[in-house]
Amino acid sequence: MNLESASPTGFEATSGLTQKGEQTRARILEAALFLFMERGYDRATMREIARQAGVSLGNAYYYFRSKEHLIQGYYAQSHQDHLQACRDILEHEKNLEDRLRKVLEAKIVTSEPYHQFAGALFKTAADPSSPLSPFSPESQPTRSQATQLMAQVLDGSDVNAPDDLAAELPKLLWLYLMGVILFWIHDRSPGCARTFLLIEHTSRLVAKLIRLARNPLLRPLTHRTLEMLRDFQADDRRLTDSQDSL
Amino acid sequence: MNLESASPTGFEATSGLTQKGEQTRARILEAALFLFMERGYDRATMREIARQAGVSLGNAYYYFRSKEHLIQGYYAQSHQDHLQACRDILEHEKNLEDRLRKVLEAKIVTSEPYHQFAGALFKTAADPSSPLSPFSPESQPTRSQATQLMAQVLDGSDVNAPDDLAAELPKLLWLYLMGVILFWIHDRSPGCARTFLLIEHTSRLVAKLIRLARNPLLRPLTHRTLEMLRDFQADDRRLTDSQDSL
DNA sequence: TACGTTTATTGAACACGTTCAAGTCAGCTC
DNA sequence: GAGCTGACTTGAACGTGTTCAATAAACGTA
Repeated sequence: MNLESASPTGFEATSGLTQKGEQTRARILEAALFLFMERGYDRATMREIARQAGVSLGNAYYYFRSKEHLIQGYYAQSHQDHLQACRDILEHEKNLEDRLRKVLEAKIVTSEPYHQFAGALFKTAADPSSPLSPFSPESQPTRSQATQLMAQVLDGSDVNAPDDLAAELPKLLWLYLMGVILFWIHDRSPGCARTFLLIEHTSRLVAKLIRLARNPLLRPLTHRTLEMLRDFQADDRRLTDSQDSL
Repeated sequence: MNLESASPTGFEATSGLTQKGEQTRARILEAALFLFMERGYDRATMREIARQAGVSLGNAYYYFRSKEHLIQGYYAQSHQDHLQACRDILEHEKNLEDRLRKVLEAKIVTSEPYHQFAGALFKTAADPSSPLSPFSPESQPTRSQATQLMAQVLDGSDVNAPDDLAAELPKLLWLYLMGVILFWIHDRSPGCARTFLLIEHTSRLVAKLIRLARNPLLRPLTHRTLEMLRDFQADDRRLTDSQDSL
């Protein structure tokens, strides 16, 4: 029918729905959040979500391709929250260390409500064939938004990285962010204190490395690393342009 | 019975089984491998595995806690294969870059048969609460074996890292290995060529960084990083020593 | 051998995610 | 209004992983 095309991730689309349809969809999503929060992802069943939303079981599948796609709805929301929060940060902060740290901290803060079922989400997202994987084609829009954010972190800062490095850094910083999130998912410390500790330490480290990149001693290393990255991306395009689309 | 000491991960143990029990267990494992290979992890059902093994459905669950634990059986095997393969490498190779690269390559080579369902395994392993997670207490034996391996890679090499760094490096290299495996899981290129490319590039990079660690310019950076790591581990012990055992 | 205990085995039953053919409803054209 | 079309809704049915109470087999002990 409608579906696909448009909409950041391709399946949480609201386009092509009746007004009534949108309402139903929202009710289901709301019920899902409520139950996920109340008893965790695994113990919230589709039947219960449907019942709570006042619709039939099959109807939930009319709006969401699977149970996992229900999570994606919230994930997209938290992503928007993060982008919003970063606008203020990037406007007022100039120091690279602080920009980086605060952007990462904001990510954790805005993701906090989902921490308890982040494990369940990740369980699916980790599967390379899942559309929820951060590396999947379906996540490409979200991914490029995130790398653009990292580009802004660099651009408005007091550091001027060498051109060749600057071209690749946003992607690298996004990867760094993914690593932090991986840590956060496993973090069971109260208030995720350890994740914040990690951010405090590593953001400084990363910023320092970027500043050092111009240093002659490190230049060959940087150069070689960048060459490798470009290699990989060329290879990537070659592979994805061929028939093997998924 | 036999089996190397106490079974790496603690739940695929053969200990406490009758001779007949071991045979049954082996038959189930064999049938599972066959069907996983033939039609992939998802399409191989427990009923079919049981039938192929000539046992009842319930019986399979007597020997394996879940379908995923069936995979773990093979993974443990590949771990032993890797350790074996590394013995030769570490005996004949002295150059750090080569030692590191070859050990990593051996890991990929020995894991190759499991690549197609590595995604499925990882789906569970990614969940922090799963015993299959590489960070879980249950995996501790395997983990420490792997870090010991990394210590050997360093010890027998032509590089002498500063003491404070040398103390932490094995763990860091293990983490690096985990990263490579994460990449491998997502690698869909023929023969996992991209993973080998990654290893070739990054192993050189990592080795170069270790060599550079003595340099005065990087010394403060190294120092600060190590301090951070020690902080984290102290914090870790503090948290795990308390009541929160899982 | 007889008995009790542990180990091994069974298959029915359960709960869940997912599918689907069949229905209902809303808006449109004639 | 009658009829058509397509969005929406339903719940039974399917296939799956997993559990469990019951049974059988093996083993030790008197």
